[in-house]
Parts: sequence; structure tokens; C-alpha cells
Amino acid sequence: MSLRLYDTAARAVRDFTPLRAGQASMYVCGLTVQGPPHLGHVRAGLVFDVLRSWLEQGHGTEVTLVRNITDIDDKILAKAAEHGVPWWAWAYDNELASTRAYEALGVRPPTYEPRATGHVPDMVEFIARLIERGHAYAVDGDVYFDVRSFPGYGALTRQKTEEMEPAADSGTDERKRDPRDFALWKAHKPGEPGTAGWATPWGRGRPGWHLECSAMAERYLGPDFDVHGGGLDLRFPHHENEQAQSHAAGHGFARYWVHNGWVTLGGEKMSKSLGNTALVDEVVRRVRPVELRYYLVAPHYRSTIEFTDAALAEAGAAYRRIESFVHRAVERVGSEEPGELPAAFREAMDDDLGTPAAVAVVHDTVRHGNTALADGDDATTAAALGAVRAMLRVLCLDPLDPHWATGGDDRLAGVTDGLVRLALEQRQAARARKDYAAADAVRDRLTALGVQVEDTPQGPRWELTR
RNA sequence: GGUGGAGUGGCCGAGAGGCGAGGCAACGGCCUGCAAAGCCGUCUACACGGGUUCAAAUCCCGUCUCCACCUCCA
Repeated sequence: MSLRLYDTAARAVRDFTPLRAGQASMYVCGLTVQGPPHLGHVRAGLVFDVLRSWLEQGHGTEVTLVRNITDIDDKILAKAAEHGVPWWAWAYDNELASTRAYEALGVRPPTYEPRATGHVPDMVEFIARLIERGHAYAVDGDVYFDVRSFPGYGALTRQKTEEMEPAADSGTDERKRDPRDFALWKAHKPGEPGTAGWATPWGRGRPGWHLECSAMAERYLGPDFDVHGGGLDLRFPHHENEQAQSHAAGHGFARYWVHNGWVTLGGEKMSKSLGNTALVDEVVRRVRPVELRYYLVAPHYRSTIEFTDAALAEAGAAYRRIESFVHRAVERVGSEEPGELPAAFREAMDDDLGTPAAVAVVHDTVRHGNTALADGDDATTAAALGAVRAMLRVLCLDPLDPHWATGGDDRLAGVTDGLVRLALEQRQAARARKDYAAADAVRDRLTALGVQVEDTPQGPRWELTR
């Protein structure tokens, strides 16, 4: 069974066949590091982390994943100026914040994470090629892509150029041949810092946004590659422009376009201008990162996720049910290594990365495992544990993965365990002499501390509830 | 104006012509000294109005509501 993916360009689900058998190349638009990341920003990272993981673990495909950092643009310059810091320091600070956010949510680093500012020579070459082929022109140090020279413009998003609203700033710009022409290269402007400019054959200036992705995709993945990913809002103009540039330069470019849906808040797309953002840093203070990952990974990647505290709490409860099975099963049968993936899980993931159905298989397996655990059927318990761990490993949600270790002080953990056991022994003694008031008092005290006590046929066990 | 998406049970969230996804909550039962955890069961939903069909949440026509993009956007 092969993976099927929804391709935005085809507007249909297509069988995924990589250019080179056993190897897949993916380019994902990363962040413009103008501020700290919110949930919407990291969703894209998460979605393509899962896609990569499924290609690797589900299909034995070797994945080269390139996710760029846009570290120079109008907003970065504006915000840095507003805060009185160099633009490059502002960008780097936010790049570090993004890396921390990805790290917190278990998003593995891509194969490579190139920065726009590190690829100016590639862009210059790219522009020269476009000018040579008659698809770009320079005016006063700016270089524009000539939309009318390229008949395929608008193909990705089915935009008919004559129906499009003219760009807000285009009416006044008489230097462009067409209002829809977009900047490949921007001339240095008087007020801008000198460090935000590079010498080119067309004068000093800085990169236009769209060009960097075309240039970096070519450098690391070649003129043709498998998947190009990013958020829905990038379809137009960003991806349309990228495709136009690369096709006009003679490249095959992306073979599949994959776009993830929004995270909304109050029914609207998270954005700084609306003030409706939930920053990763803030949310992670309220819930464990692994629960946030479950919340963002369980719905289908093309669905909108309306962020609410109640939904987040529900996701946490659902995840703890899985986690609790894994811990209880390990206590009973030892830490079974990840085993075979259930067929239903494979089918779900192959069907356009159907994580909702895949997660349902996890829950079904957990239920069977719980029954086996209650029946003392160790062989079935172990098999369920192995399957659950294998599925969770694909989603990077395995509670036994060292990544999710709480990381506390081991010595302190030992002391805590000893103290809780001491209390539980007192409670067991009270229960033995049927002094239930005393036994319940011990349990109540532990509950108040966030220690949940469960009596099992093998004796009492405890778990932290938060 | 153009392009694309959405509306599903108390809630979250899948599905895309027939077969009750899954989870959370609630209620009942089993288990328990009582709980907790777990298991079993109950709640039979698809924005609205028409139509096609033996059969429609799913296809067609119309309507309403919401969201996104149209050169800053994950």
C-alpha cells in the first residue's frame, strides 16, 4: 500500500511516488523570524515532522527535509528598529525561540535549516538566469519577475490574473510592467541599515521574499524535488510566485504541494495584528508539551483547529489514558520494544496522513490492552504495548521516549518514590486493620499533592496527575 | 469581484452513497471497604429547503451562516 497525499496543485489525493525510489525530498517553508512562534506557526513544523516520520517508519523511505528560516524582510527590519536592536540580532533571537518551541514539542530538526541571508549568491545567480530567459527585469536597483512573460502564472492556485485585485501598492508604481509583477530583489532604501544590503550586478539591496525558497530548494534538493509544504496562506502569493520563478528558470520544482490548515482562536486565524495569538511558550507553561503535541497532531492536518482551553484539556485527558496504559503495562510485562504497526494504523496514515483514524486505532489497541491487563493476560498485554509504542513512535508521542522525560533530579525522584511508598504502606496497614478513616486520610493527602493512588491486584500504585 | 475551505451528537473530532470512527463529559452496571483506574452499556448526530436513488451526513440544485487568500502571513 502506498501513501496517498492531497496535492493542492491537482486539487486531489494522489499516490505518492518519490522521484528516486526509497528517497524523498521535502522543502517546507519555515518561519519569518519576526517574533516568537505561536501555535499556528509550529503546526506546520509538526505536520511535516509527522509526514517525514511516516515516510521513514511506515515506508522505509530516506527523507531529506529542508526547512528554511527567513531572517530578513520588511517586518524584521521594522520591528528591530522599533526595539532599537540590530535586525540580525532580532531575527536570531526569534530564530532561537522557534528552535526552542520545535524542540519542546518534539519536532525533530530538519536535515538542514538554511537562512535566507546565507544564500544571497544563489539568489543572484537565480535572478541572472531569469533575466537572461526574459522573465525578469531590473528597474532602479529593484528586480521584478515579469508575470506576463510566463503563461503558467496562476496555475497553482487557479488565479486568473485579470480577475485578481490589484496589489495595494501597485497602482502608484509606474516602474512595473504589470501591477502583479513581484520583487525578486529590493534596492537598498535610504533609511535602512547598511548591514541589510548586499552588492549585486543591479546595485545594493536585499532579497525579495519568494526568491529565497526557489534558490535554497535548488541548492539543497535540486531542480526537481518531491514535496513542498507550508501553511495554507502561503499558497498565494508565496508558493505561486515560487513556482513561477522556478518553472521560468527551467526547473521542474515541487511534484506535490502539501498545505496545512490553521490554528484559529475565536474563530479567526491567529495573527499578531488581531492580537489573538497563543504563544507556544505560554501554552507549554499550562500543559505538558507532549499533551500539546497530541492536541495539534490528532486532528487531520488540513482541518482547522479552533484553539480552546477546554479542547486542549480534553486532548490531555485522552493522551493520559494512552500514557497510563503504557505505564501500567510496562509495570506488568516490562518495557516491550515497539513492535509491528497494526494494519488499520498503516491504512489510516497512508490515506493522506489520516492521524484521526490512526489515533482511533491507538485508542482501540489501548482498550484491548487494558482488558488483557485486567485479565492478567500478559502475552496479549505485551503485544498491545508493543503495537501502541510503535504507533506512538510514528507520531512522536511515546511516553517512554527519552524526549518526554520530565528531566527532574534523579536523586529527588528516588526520595519522592520512597516517601510516597512509605505513605502507601501506612495506608495499607490502616486498611488491613479496617481503619478506613485513617486509610482515606492518607489517600486524600496524597491526592491533594497531585499524587493519584490506584489499588490494583498487585497492590497500590501511584501516578502524578500533573 | 475572483479563488479555496467549513457548518456532524452535551463537547472535541473523523468519515464522503448502505455497515454506530475515536476521545472527553454525563448516566447505569461490573470491579472496589469506599474510591481511582479499567471494562461493559446508554445518549443513533450530520446548517436549512428541494431533488436524484431501493438507499443520502455523503451526489445534484438552491439558500443561510462562518473562515481564509487575492503580493506582510504557518
